[in-house]
Amino acid sequence: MHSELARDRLCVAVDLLILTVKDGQLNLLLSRRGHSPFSGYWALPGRMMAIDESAESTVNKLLAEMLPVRDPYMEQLYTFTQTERDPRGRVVSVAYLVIVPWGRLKGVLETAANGFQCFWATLEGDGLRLTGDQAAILGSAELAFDHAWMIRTGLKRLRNKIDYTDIAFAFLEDRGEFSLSELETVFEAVLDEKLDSSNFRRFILNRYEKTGRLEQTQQAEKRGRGRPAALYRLKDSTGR
Amino acid sequence: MHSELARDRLCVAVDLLILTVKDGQLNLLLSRRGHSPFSGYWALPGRMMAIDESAESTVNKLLAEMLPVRDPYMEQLYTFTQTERDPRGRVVSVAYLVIVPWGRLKGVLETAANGFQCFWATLEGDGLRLTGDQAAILGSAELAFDHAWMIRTGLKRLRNKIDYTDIAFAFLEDRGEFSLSELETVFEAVLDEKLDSSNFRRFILNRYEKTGRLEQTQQAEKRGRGRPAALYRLKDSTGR
DNA sequence: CCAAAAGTGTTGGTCGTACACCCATGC
DNA sequence: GCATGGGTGTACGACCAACACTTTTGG
Repeated sequence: MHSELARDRLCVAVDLLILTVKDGQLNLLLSRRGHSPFSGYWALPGRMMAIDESAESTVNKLLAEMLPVRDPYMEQLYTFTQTERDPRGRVVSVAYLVIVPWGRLKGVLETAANGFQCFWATLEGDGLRLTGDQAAILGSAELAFDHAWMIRTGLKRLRNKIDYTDIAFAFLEDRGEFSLSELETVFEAVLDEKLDSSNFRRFILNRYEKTGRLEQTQQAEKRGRGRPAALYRLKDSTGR
Repeated sequence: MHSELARDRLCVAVDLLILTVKDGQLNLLLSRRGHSPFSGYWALPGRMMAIDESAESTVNKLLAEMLPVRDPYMEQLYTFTQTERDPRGRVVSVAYLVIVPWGRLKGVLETAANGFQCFWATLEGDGLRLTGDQAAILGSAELAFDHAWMIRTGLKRLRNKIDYTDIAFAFLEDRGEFSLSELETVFEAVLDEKLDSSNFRRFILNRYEKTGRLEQTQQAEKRGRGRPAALYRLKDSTGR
């Protein structure tokens, strides 16, 4: 992409934490770097910001090149400004959190879209697990730049915000129907702990149904085994 | 300061929301701009980031020029990247929240330290009130750049964080003793609402005393009229 | 000068809500 | 086996009341 950076100039980049929940686990999109610096390391997808762009438009441009999703949830995470964070020169990076529903991505996951060699890594404790022919467990040492720090920062933010914002709904099919169990799965994947279904149900219904933002669409659609779940839909879901 | 900006270059600046609690009210430090653009408007103190500085060191440099405080609490707030935010050229601004204890600043408030014409503005609802010979009430229209937006963003963040972090203690004299009423005053100033003293006391004592982070130093020091208050001290106060 | 009033700090109670943990029932 | 609902106990905030200790006021 950008082969050389002028050393006397300051650049601004955006880096993306693209997250989804897949098979009950939180996944993060990583790309393998094919050139210096950090060749062979894993990195968050990123891109330099052009002088006539805002960070948001840069993020949108990058997303459009990578993923077949329209308008995913995104929020600015943090800006990283350590002087030595990029050996090529002075690069300030604005990190963004992006959440995409897994349902929209099936099949597209391991394709190297437009030259990006991207793979989903499963978050496991402090590390990241890659499966398939790239199978490996990645620690901070395998990640380029300060991206391990970005990931930690993003996870903290996500785990913190999930229980006082609508951010969890961004993992579900937009505008689609969902059961409370599916929503619970998202919470459990993000928080990395099992929740009490009974309390979870009360929590959600108290929080949303009384304000009219959550409406039940149909009774009992059967998916898989067990008692069919009631389906709900959220109105005005923006993730807040 | 910086007379001209090259139009083909991207610059990064830091802007500061310096907050304190004074006489039971939340106050913000503003400077009056004496040159174009936005001459005569009010603005947050700010400074361009040099190529060999991190944002944090830029903030520290600016603070050192303005205020006689050592190591105040600070946290990165948000990065503003709209392309048209500065008519001089392309400037991305990283805003920081800075909290200083009023006790350390008495007398220094209205001095134009090192050429900065700075004044404390009291936050009142959506606006800012200046007193003294600069007396005025400032709305968004009197603020330069996108600083009104920055202030709204900072207030939201502060009000949100005050009840799940230690940020309130940053308004008190560091390492000093304080009464629970003084702490309650900080909460009330930040949240802009009266709290129930009984519940507030229980909230604080439960939260801190049981973990051993809050210790009572002396019984009953008399300050003003009314029953003398017990004094406390927080160990490891960092604001988290 | 002394007693009452007013102001501030401190402690306690009740009530309703919300969650943790556990158990029961429906499909 | 999974979805749903109900109970009990605990923690906390809203709201209220009382008491402790001080300064101020007024006779």
